[in-house]
Amino acid sequence: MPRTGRPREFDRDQAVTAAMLLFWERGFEPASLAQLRAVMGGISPASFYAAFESKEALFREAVQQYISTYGQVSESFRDTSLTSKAAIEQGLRRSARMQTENSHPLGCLLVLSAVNCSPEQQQIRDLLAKEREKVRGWIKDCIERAVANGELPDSADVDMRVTLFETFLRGISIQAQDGVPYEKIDAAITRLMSTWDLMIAQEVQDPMTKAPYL
Amino acid sequence: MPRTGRPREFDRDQAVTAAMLLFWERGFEPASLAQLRAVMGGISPASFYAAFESKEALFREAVQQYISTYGQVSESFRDTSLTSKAAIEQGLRRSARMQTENSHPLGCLLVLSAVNCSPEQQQIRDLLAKEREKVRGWIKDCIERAVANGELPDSADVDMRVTLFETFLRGISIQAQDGVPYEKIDAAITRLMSTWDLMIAQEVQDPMTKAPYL
DNA sequence: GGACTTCTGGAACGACTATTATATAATTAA
DNA sequence: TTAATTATATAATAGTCGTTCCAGAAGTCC
Repeated sequence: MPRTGRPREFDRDQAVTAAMLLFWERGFEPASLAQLRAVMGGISPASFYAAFESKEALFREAVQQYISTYGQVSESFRDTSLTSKAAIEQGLRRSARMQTENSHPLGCLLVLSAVNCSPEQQQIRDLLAKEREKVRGWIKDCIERAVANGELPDSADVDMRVTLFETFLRGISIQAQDGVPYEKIDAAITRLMSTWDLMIAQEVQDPMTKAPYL
Repeated sequence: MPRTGRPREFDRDQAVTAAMLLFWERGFEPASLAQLRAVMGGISPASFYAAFESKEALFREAVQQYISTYGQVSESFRDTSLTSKAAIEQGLRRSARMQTENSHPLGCLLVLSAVNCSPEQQQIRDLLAKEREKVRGWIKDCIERAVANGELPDSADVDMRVTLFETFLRGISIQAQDGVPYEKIDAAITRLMSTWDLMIAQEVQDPMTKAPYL
């Protein structure tokens, strides 16, 4: 907060929120500076660069804004007051519901906003990949906790389970963007969670049952 | 094929293939015409527009090229010589293997190449959404066939099963792009397929077991 | 040998991209 | 009141975007 000088004429936080929604809807590169400035209150280029270092810096702020609001649904994955199974289930359901709400862009900003990116903006991709990796870590911690406290047997294949739930979670973003309603995804989650208690013997797969690739 | 006039100096099919790979790697918009022309054999703008109507028309050709080659893995979903379960399983495994191969860009072109798209190119998005919808239709047909021939009971929730497998399938694209290796996804598929034979009673979920959203 | 057709390289198009320069307005501190 | 500081509007920067124009080259047809 500057103590001296001409005061800013627009609400900085509000501007970041507006920018976050545009980044969410269009992605990093297709959200042009002119469009961003427009939704941020029609501010001038000079005002923009006085308040934000660059488009990339604004994006980083927007990502943090997303994480601290809509992205909070992922916190369920590390809610240790729940059983591991309940934490995973709640994380999936809350993610699905948030991503299919029509009060904001569909899908997850962390998954969708830099899929199509020039190699020059690899840093943007890395930034989001890092955040997705965090979520994967929480899911992994959650399942490891289940093994540690006996909720799952020692023989449980942790990595396989993490990949199973994470892959489905990522798929929700694509499905949400394609207009699949919450109810459908919710029902699929119920089915997916039924794998949790399957006999451990089934985790040791029979190679003969696997279909070959081409 | 023109019978008269100066002959084309580059291989059109080869050019489409090169363009397809660039679209696959970068997406529709980030793949610039200059870069496309470069990988297409260093052809000039005039040569490009003489052979192709526009960037969009080239993309449509590239999509068809993808479908008729790499995209053939999805044909497993409508292979009626297999049981429905085997068809779904093989479709998932082949998709996962193809999308994680390092001899070409990662993930599925139909899922990833127009995620970040300006509203002006909605037609591009629609084109790909239509192709994804086709795959969903094949999965649905496959499961309906299972019900029709007694492989699954009449009470099986077809829509739920379709969404379950489709959401996982979409997630594979994101996971592949994030560098998750085939083996991990393959193991998760084995687990996912184990839901196939679950007791039908479990499909009628108890609302009390569902976690609320926030 | 024209006439006709198609493809070629190269220059140019207007519209956009993110960013910066310049000058002025509005505030606080001394 | 003056200096220092920060935000503002406006204009301009260099670069890229997809696309088009133009003159010439390289073929086929008569």
